[in-house]
Amino acid sequence: MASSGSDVPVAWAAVARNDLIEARDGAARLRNFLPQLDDQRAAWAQLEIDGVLTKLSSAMSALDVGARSDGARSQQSGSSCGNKRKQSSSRSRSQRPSDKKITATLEDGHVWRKYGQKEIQDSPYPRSYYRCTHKSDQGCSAKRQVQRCETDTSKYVVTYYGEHTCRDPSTIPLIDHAAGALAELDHANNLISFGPSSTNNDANAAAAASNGAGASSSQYLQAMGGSAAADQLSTSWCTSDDVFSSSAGSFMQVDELIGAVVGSAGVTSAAPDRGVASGGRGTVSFPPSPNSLGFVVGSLGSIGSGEDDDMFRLDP
DNA sequence: GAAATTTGACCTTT
DNA sequence: AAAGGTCAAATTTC
Repeated sequence: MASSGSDVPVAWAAVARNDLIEARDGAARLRNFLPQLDDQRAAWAQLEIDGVLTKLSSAMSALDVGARSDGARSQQSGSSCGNKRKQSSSRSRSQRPSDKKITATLEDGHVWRKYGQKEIQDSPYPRSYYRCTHKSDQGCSAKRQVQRCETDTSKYVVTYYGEHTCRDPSTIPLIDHAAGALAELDHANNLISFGPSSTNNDANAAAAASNGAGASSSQYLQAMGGSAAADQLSTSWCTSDDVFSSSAGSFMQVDELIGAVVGSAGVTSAAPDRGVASGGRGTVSFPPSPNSLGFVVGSLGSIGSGEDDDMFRLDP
């Protein structure tokens, strides 16, 4: 298992960074409409836009810091040997999520097994708990929580915990390629600033030119041949409601900001069918089982491509 | 029969 | 004590 941790979370951070940049550009475009407003509204809108830009810049900085110190992730020892309920150390309330995203599809290239569902306070939708299906045979400790997005019910909030230590032969090559290539993209994006007239797409284009891929991260992934992965990533991050700040191990809520600026910009919400759960007692299962939709091979699923537990070390 | 989901109960954390 | 996370028996589907 010991691979040298290919940093998919870092890659996702790069994608998130692109989205932030797009959000910033959107805010800048909105500013052009200010003259069409009366003075009072224009002043208010100006303040709002300035606030949005400030927050986006802050989020961008946090992402940059996090991307450089990607060791600041938490991961409990997690041997878990999973016997009795007495085991307490693996309770995930003390765990830090390794990633979180808003997505229209629950498919992420991994096969998950649902082990629980809970009604959550302050949320109209239950939360479903999944663990990697390879937990039993390979001891994979990856987990995820899925909850329907309150603001956009066609999407899901998926929070990942731990990382995959399982090795699915069909996914490994793509994971490594994607992680490596996106790491380069990440470097390229470090050139981007939040200045008033940046041409971030130029930076992306330059990066893309040197790599022979398109300007956006999703296009980049598609060029790498991972069409499913690209589709998922673009879908997942277009709305970027949350941005992971790895340095603090917490999430920065940007949804109000980006949402206000970008709105529901061009997201294809191919919401999964509320299909009948394949098992159980016929009662309604909130998120349809991803397995019932078929296993997507070769997407970016692995969070950090296995066995690199150091990625999730708790920040002291 | 194997595998997966549902769901109530149990356990830990806050 | 409340809320959240996990377990495991029951149930269903393939």
